[in-house]
Amino acid sequence: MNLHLTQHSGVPPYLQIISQIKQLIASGRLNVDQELLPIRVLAEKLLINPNTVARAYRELETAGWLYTKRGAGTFVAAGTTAFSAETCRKQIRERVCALLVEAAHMNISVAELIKLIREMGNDLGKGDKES
Amino acid sequence: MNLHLTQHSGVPPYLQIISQIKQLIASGRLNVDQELLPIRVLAEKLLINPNTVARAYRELETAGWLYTKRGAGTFVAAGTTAFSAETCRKQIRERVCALLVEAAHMNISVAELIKLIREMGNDLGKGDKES
DNA sequence: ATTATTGTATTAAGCACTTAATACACTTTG
DNA sequence: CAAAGTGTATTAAGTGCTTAATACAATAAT
Repeated sequence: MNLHLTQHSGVPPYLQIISQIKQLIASGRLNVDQELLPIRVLAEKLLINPNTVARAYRELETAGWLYTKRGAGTFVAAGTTAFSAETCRKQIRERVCALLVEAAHMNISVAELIKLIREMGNDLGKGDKES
Repeated sequence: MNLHLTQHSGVPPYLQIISQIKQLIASGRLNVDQELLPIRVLAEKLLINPNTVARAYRELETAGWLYTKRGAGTFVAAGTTAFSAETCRKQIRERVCALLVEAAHMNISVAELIKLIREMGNDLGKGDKES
């Protein structure tokens, strides 16, 4: 769990935590059922208020990335989303649409985009495991 | 220019305008050098304050989608971005990374993602022209 | 049981985002 | 040159987001 907050990016800390934990999970550097740092511990490491970490954990749980056992800790959930297949498709399609629009404006072809996705998609599964 | 604001989506009007105009341009339904509706006219159509439209136009200009001739109007810019190739790659890579993470969590494979991009990428160029 | 450790809930303060009101400046048109 | 039409700039109000302070509740460890 090596999280790192960027101070002057304009991105709220709780969102930075969320996206970084998502990446850790998706890349396999955090395993299913592995326990995360307790809210207060992570908060101390990051020099922020425990509530901020709590919010990140809570939203990750709502979206199906984590589950919590009160009094025991917070853990990585099995890889299933909390949303319906239909909702997922809709969300993904919206993201892809926006991506295509931006890529087109940057003179990045669909072919290049696909190449990039292939590369990065392969890398995702290759993260080093950590305790 | 058929823009449509969704009221209760939580997305600010100026952002809705921005993304819709980007799509219109990327899909070719708005042509290079074509004049957009004047700020006040679009504002009246959408029942919002002219400043809100002005903000959308301004940000689109900053990002290289539009150009303005003061006193004359606002127009679709040629298809080049306002950012360096390096900055573009970085932005695209970040978007792709986030997309891959979400897709993985939704049990959408890289192959499916690529298929989706191919389909939607083809559709993008096929928008009907409008006056 | 008791204590320590974990997450949860409530409230409020600060701050930034978003929109609106209004006045200004530049171009085009006649 | 005058008038109408265009984008621009400044300021302020409202609202929601974000974080923090603090107290609560459930579980684990002993």
